[in-house]
Amino acid sequence: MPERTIAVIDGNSLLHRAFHGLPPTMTAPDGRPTNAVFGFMSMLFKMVTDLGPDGVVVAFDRGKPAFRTEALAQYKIHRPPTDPDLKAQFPMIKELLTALAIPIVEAEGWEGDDVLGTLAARGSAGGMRVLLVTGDKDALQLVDDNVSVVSTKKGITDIVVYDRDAVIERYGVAPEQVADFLGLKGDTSDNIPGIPGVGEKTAAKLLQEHGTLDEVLERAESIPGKLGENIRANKDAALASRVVATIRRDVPVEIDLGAVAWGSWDDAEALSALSGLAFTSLVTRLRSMRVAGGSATSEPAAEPATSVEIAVREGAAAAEWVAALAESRPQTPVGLAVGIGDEACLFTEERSLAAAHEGAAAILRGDSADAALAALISSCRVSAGDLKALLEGFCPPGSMQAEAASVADALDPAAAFDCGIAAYLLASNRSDYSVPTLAGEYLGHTLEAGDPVAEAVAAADLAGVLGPALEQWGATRCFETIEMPLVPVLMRMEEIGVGIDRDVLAALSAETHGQIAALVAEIHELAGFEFTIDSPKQLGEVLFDKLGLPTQKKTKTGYSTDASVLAALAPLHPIADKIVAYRELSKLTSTYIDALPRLVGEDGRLHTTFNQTVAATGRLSSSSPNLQNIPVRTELGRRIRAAFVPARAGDLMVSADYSQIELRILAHLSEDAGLIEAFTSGADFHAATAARVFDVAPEAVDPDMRRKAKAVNFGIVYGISAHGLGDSLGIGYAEAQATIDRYFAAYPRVRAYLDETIAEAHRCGYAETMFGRRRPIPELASGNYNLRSFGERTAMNHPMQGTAADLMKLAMIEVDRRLRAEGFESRMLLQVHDELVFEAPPGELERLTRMVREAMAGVADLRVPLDVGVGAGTDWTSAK
DNA sequence: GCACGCACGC
DNA sequence: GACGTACGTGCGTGCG
Repeated sequence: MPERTIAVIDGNSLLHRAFHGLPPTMTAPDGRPTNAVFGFMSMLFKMVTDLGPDGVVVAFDRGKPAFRTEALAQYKIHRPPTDPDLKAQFPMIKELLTALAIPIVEAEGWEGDDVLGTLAARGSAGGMRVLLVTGDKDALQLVDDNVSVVSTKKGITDIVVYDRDAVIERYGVAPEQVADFLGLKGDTSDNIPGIPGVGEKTAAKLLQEHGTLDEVLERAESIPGKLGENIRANKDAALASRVVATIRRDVPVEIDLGAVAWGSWDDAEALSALSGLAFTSLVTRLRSMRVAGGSATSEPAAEPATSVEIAVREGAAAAEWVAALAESRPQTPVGLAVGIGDEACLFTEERSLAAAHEGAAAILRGDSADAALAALISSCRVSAGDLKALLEGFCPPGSMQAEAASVADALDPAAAFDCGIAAYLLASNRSDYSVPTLAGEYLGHTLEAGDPVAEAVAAADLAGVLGPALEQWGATRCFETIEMPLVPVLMRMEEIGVGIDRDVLAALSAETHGQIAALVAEIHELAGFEFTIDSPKQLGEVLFDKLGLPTQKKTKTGYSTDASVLAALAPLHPIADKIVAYRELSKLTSTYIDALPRLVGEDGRLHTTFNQTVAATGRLSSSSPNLQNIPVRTELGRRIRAAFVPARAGDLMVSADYSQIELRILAHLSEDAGLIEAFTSGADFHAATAARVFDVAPEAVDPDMRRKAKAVNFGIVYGISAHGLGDSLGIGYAEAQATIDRYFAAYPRVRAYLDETIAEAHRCGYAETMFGRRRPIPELASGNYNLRSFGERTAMNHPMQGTAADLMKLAMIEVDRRLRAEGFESRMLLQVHDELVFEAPPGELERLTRMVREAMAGVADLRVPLDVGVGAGTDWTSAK
């Protein structure tokens, strides 16, 4: 028989906090203010959800005991009268508590604290655990092995639990010293004087030194200075203050704590009381708790219409995750909603949690929740706003790796519905895929911010709306064969992480900080004075005002100092090159060399987050940290990459990348014979392009021709403009336009294809990939030339970049499948748009290389082959 | 806390 | 005549 836990709430304290913590705008249908009552109930529900007490009791003040005013006449005399709006809510909360069958304890002539102290002593003596819920710090003196104080932090929903250690950590004194502590420092809000000049820190220090107030007073002679003087002069005040601050534990109250049980209310009565005050979100929360509360002791019903399980787990950090999953009889679909956030709920299609809880089986806490979660998600339909984030919330990186993997393994993409991803496929150009926003747009609901119950309900509803919308939009295939199957693949990659050699970065850091210091000195010397080089504003003043260098281009706020400007200034003044060097060093140092080691987890590895709904083209993005922009271009960049190493000594880093995948897709889509030939001839692709564009024999292509051809190829992929090409090649607009014309003359079907793509996009308002991933392009309808041109470049670019993203995602799904099916020890770690990074035991290298090549190249059958380059080495640099 | 300029990747 | 090569993430400054 587990220990019983009883929560005893200081009703006055909690109602006061709620009243002052919430805006006074909330009212019942009849106009009475309800903010304090609502806040009180929210805190109560939160506390019950988080801490799961078996019973709850609420104590209210009934005056103040004579012994305190006798000891200290001024005790609490300056308290302003209670706000009438708050006063009116006392009867309301008492009615509500009665409707919830929560006992109310009051003792005439005693304060709430004393009732708390009495019940704590009684519960503790009866072998129970007692949670004292109050904002009053005096109550910390009641903490012992069986008694904890639960206090609200900032806001009204954050709660903090003080056990003995937490009291010591926070105040520097033990619970049994708290009364002495208050006697010394006093309490202005209660008008308790204490010793003048003694605050929290001094009081704690004195008690750490002397143990008790009595000892402090006895040894007052030996305490030097003003402090000792004050103590000697105020002994009586300190003793009186302690009397007042001491909580009594012998108040005559009549209640049998053993009989108090949470959840013993009458449903109809409780719901009508909450509904009567228009607390709709609390109604939903009450229902979900009813299930949880009722399930702890009840037996599962035989052959339930619906079985429900709840998994609860305390998060590693501040967040606490709760998920609920519901399952119907086989073949009967039910809406399944999973909430993310501080708490969550469960939910069935028929909206009837009363029915659901009949079959409730268990509350699972702690470690077993992971296994339960894995079991549940493998057999349930799951809908959520962001499934990957939700499931990872249960299994943060580094914790319980086996269970985390099993959660990803258990997730059946065919039975899962991620609302964010669905909405992303319907319109990838939006920035907000949160459930409240989607609910507003697709369901016409306004959700209360941060209400996980409502969000989970909405997630289930959204699945019902977004599913058919995907169908109508032609995006079901993309959703079912690409995006959802990718979710567990990304989960595994994020969980595994990538190894970092911190020694390599530490050595680099020492080196670059020295070089930066030297460059700073040189730059200041050249400028003639010190300034903040990192500030473009100050740098601009130095370059253009002080040194009189010619301005190049403007930004919104002043003159540009970017790399192209500095390149133009380089022949005119030596400071320009120094600044370029400084920028590279400080950028790489602050963003990578010094930042990455701080992000390494307890497992010594870096765990990124792959975002599936950010890039409008369908690409993934990576953040916290972004591992898709690790430097590679410069020597220093390559040395940073060299810090990315396998987890296990002796293993290899393996990099596999698609070569020219976007242009190969263009060759396929345009069916241009010349472009196809350029890829199938086996010659250097850019050189082959140069030969065609400049109409010379392949062997006559010089490096400058190849450079130009490469720039045009690059421009084609990104939606070319003559100005952009001119800039990148350092040639004029006319020459750039002429080069583009020659390119299109060499590949006539490419021009035709791109023209058709733009025309089609103008007709439909969107562009799409080979796999039906559509991107709306509202800019095409703009009257603004620039906006419209942007839209046209987007229309050209999307099918290439988006299809490349589709192919890479399909390849990742296949590679992941084969890694597991074929018993590889090798693991896929990162994706960088056209590159996959693995770590592998040397013995598997050959087999892995063959498999990855097959999977990546074989993902689609195009008119040109998909070329995959694979390399291996001891680190990421040497793997390429 | 936010906007901006700048710079890294593909 | 302008605009400026797609898509991202993150750092430091400066303002409020």
